[in-house]
Amino acid sequence: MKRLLERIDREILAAGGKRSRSRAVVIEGFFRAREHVTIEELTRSVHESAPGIGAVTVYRTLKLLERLGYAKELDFGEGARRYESNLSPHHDHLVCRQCGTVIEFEDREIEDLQDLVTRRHGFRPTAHRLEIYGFCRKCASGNSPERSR
Amino acid sequence: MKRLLERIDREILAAGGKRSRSRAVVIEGFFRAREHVTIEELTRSVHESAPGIGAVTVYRTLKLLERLGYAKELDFGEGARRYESNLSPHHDHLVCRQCGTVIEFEDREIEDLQDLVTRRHGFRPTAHRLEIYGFCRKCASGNSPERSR
DNA sequence: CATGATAATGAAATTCATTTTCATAATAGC
DNA sequence: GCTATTATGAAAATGAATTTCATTATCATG
Repeated sequence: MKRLLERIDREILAAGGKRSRSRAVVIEGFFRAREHVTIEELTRSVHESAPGIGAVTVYRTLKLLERLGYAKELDFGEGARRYESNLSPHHDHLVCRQCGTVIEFEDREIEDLQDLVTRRHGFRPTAHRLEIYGFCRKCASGNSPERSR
Repeated sequence: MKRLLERIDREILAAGGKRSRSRAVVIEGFFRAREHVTIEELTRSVHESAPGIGAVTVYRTLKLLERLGYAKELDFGEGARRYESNLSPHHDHLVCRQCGTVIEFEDREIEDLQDLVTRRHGFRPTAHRLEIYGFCRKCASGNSPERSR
């Protein structure tokens, strides 16, 4: 974690940015937070240790992390964006409609087929988003429709 | 087209709704419009023949069509939603980052694999969204970076 | 270390798509 | 035609995200 934060710090400097306490807190908070966090959730969690930090700074910091390639914007159609760290390899998401649980999965075969389809249409692919919505085992069984998020 | 509009009309009545001139205009406009239309685009096009119709009615009518299963909401991350008619069979989208061209495709194999993955994680799938972003042939060749939308 | 240049901050204001509210108008069923 | 109910459109409200701006912090120097 420390190494990571230092590396990001160096990249920001190299890009003409400056160090800042608030931003450091947000960045560390982001990597400690649960995956698929909203700005609002992250702001609240950051406020526990540093109540002075404005939500705007959280917005800005996540945009910055995205530009640097450390974060990825997600949109599960909930109205507010979510962000996930971009340290682990590419994956897609399985979202439970009932309890909100998100499972990450990776399927080489699907990826390859996507690439094929894309090229077949003369496109040069740059990114894709695949989200599958449904009901997780617990919620599908109809008994305990929990709401975890 | 006429048959379709009548059918929708009957369904609305059956669901306790009433006929309305404005709504009929919006519905017909929607099915005549280009695929993947935004509310704003559709409102503008509807205004050409019926300037009195408010954007709110367009919003409401598309929500209604969605509930009845005749329209599908899309989100290509542009800020505003798009809607497409849900008459043709399921398909996914290939979106050009440069000119905005959208190509629809369908790949049985990808669908099947998605289903497999989903069930492997104990989920009961209900829907999915797959969008592939990239550059279309024209834009990828770097020469004519058009902006069609 | 003082200083000037520049970047970062946070609060408030703004934007923009969408939704809600509400008074009025239209429609269906009797 | 009457009456109950639904639909409409304008305006207001909402809510996430962005911009503005005056202030503060940080950096690179001399």
